[in-house]
Amino acid sequence: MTELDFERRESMDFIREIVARDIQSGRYHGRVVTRFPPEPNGYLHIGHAKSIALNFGIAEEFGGVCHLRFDDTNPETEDMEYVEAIMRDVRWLGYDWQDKLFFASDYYEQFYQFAEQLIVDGKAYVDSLDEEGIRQYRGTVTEPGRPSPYRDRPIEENLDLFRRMRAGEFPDGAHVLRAKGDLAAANMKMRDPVLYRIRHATHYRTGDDWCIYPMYDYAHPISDAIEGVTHSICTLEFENNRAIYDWTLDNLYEEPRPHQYEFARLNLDYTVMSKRKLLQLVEENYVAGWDDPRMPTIAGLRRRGYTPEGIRLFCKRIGVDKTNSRVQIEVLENAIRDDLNARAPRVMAVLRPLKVTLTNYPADRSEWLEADYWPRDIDKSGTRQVPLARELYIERSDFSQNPPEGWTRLAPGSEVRLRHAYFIRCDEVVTDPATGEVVELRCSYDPDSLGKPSTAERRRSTAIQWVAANHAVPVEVRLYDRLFTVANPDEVEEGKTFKDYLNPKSIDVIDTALVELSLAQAEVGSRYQFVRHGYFIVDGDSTAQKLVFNRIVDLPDAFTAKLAGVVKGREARQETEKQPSEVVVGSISEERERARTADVWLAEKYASFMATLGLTPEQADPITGSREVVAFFEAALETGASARTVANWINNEVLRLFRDRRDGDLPFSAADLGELAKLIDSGAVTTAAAKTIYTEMAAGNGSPQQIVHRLGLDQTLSESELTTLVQQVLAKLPDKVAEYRSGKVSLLGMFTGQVMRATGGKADPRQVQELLRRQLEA
RNA sequence: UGGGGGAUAGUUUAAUCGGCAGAACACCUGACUCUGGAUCAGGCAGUUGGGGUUCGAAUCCCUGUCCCCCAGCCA
Repeated sequence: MTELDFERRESMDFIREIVARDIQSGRYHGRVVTRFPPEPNGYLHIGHAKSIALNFGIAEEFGGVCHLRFDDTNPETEDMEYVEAIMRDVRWLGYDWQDKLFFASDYYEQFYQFAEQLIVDGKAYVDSLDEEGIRQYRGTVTEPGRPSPYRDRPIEENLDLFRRMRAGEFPDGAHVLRAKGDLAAANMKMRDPVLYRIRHATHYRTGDDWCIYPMYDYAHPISDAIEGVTHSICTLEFENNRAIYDWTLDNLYEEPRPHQYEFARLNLDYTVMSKRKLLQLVEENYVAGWDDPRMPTIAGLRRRGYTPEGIRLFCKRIGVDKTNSRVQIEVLENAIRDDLNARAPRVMAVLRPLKVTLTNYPADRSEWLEADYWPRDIDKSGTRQVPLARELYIERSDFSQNPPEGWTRLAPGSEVRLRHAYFIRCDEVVTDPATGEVVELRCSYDPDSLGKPSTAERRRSTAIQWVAANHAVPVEVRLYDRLFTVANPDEVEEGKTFKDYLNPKSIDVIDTALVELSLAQAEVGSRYQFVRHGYFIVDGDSTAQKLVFNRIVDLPDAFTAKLAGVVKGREARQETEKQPSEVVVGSISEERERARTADVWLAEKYASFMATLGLTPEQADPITGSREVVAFFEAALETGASARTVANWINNEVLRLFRDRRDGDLPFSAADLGELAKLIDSGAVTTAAAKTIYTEMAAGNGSPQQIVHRLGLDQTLSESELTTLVQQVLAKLPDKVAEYRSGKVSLLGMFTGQVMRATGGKADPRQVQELLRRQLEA
């Protein structure tokens, strides 16, 4: 069992809910097939990890499979190098596509045949407008497009032209194949989307076999359908494209066919996530390559020392939703720490050494001390020997000439514990006379303090790390920090680019660092915790002469953070003053206002409903937006129901039916609504029961009277029957009753709900609450 | 500006039919500690504004505001 298994998903995200529902309903006969469809034109980054975890995760959880498909429909940017890098990264993250490795380029012939079919069906045509022309004819978001002069070419001519496009008779850009969509569509994507373009380019897999290439919007849905994908999950910016997705498959496939769902892509603070920008950082040498440990690429994170398990844990913690969001970098770092905490052995390293001489330790002596690799709270064991001698090094920052309040490290005249070893006392501070810099500490050690806990007399000290001078291993340590100085580098000031916000201190190379002897033969890729510093990994740049360590992530340091007064993680936060909200009186719709201006009859109704029926403007407005609704309202009143009740029900419930109905009539008549209102007015049914009745009416299940009779809503419960129900409900929830009695009175609503449900809505909630209070306070 | 999507603690998210606003990260207190780490205990903090329906609204109705996406022969 891994750590991941312990973090149980207590609720499903909306996509998993859809998958679960489709399994339940048998839509795909229980099959679940997802896919991760990268284009091989760049390296994968942490944002892709979210998508990979989603797609492969769903497949695993629901007993399905996830395909790895390269969406390679653009010969000009794609390359085998990327294919290999992507496969390596997905595998490294711990996912397995089994034998389901696919390439859209393998479907080229099929795409082509389908395209001919669309032409023959009169659903696609060859357009000979140039790029600029197409743009012109497409219109804008507010103006409809116009048909291209080539839109009505005969089918035979389209077919001929399209075949000659394939045969290579035309130069790039001469013609395109377009879908016959809807030039007036509000969704710009549907204004005759391009399906094929001519590109005389060599494709990294198909070579020069083709000179026409399909567009994403056309190739993607067909690829999904060919592979039998059930749930095609992509990011939010493709929401508009779903219309083409559906258009394509509705024309070429039968249900059950794949369907597309969209979720919000990941944004992380202090980094960028667009392939274009990452490519720029690499090509313009702002970083050392795709796998620079500062990069948010999977390759970069791997080199940095992040673990697949840590990244997966992160993905689980951030969840999946449709809200655009920016995740704080701490969430990622914390997931990595949580993973590393249990798997990285603790060792000692001194990054900025300060020499210490133990004046009472014989110069010719040395000893080997046993040191645990793991702290008490980690359920692992193992030790190594560390050498101690007269001269050693400690961390410069573990000594202070003028210690601040609360200092538990070394200071003149005071003691500190050397981790795994003795207490030492600082007797003398040697400084460089020229600079005043501390160059050496002369200390005495307490030979009796080995393995003994600090006593009451001996003040509590930090156990600091150290290395013996004669056995210290010099290494290079690379400390990494955030790549950018601002949380959102995509948001730039006038005249600047994201590159103006690069953090000049994103890497700090320390070549004076010393590590303990046990690390002398450390292997590339092994991870350690340098006690009190952070987690580190041996980098591939290491040589036989010198090891190189990357800092994966540091350790929180509450003391230093507090001293510095830095409030970590929210230093940029401003106290945003809440604007006093404008008080808007009333809420009259402009649209209906216009309708009444245009139609005096409506305006008169509006006025008279207020004057003679006593409706408020807010009640009168929604029912006087169209003659149809007015007529419905007046017809309902003829039953003798009160205007107020009918108006409220129309406003809150019936208007939705008018809006949503597909065709023809409402499922009930105005007279039915009037009858319902009368039942409410007379107190014959409770409002709770009225809701039930209305729901039945809306479902077309008869008149109010019939429904009341059928459901027995006219029967009333005696007080003693109700009391019994109340007691039963309370008896089932003893914990909640106790909570209520100890002050959590908001539980009354929950109790009420329970009782109301038990009565099937027949009870009066006010009476229920009265009885509940009596019982609860008894 | 037309269309599409979105808004719940500082952040990411949960809340079944309208019925307990819950968690994680961050932050603050304390305990413990041979890591100022980890762990444990406690705390601060929220439904985008206004109005309505209801015994009861994050959820339903009306009306504002803000954010994102779409006018590539990229994906």
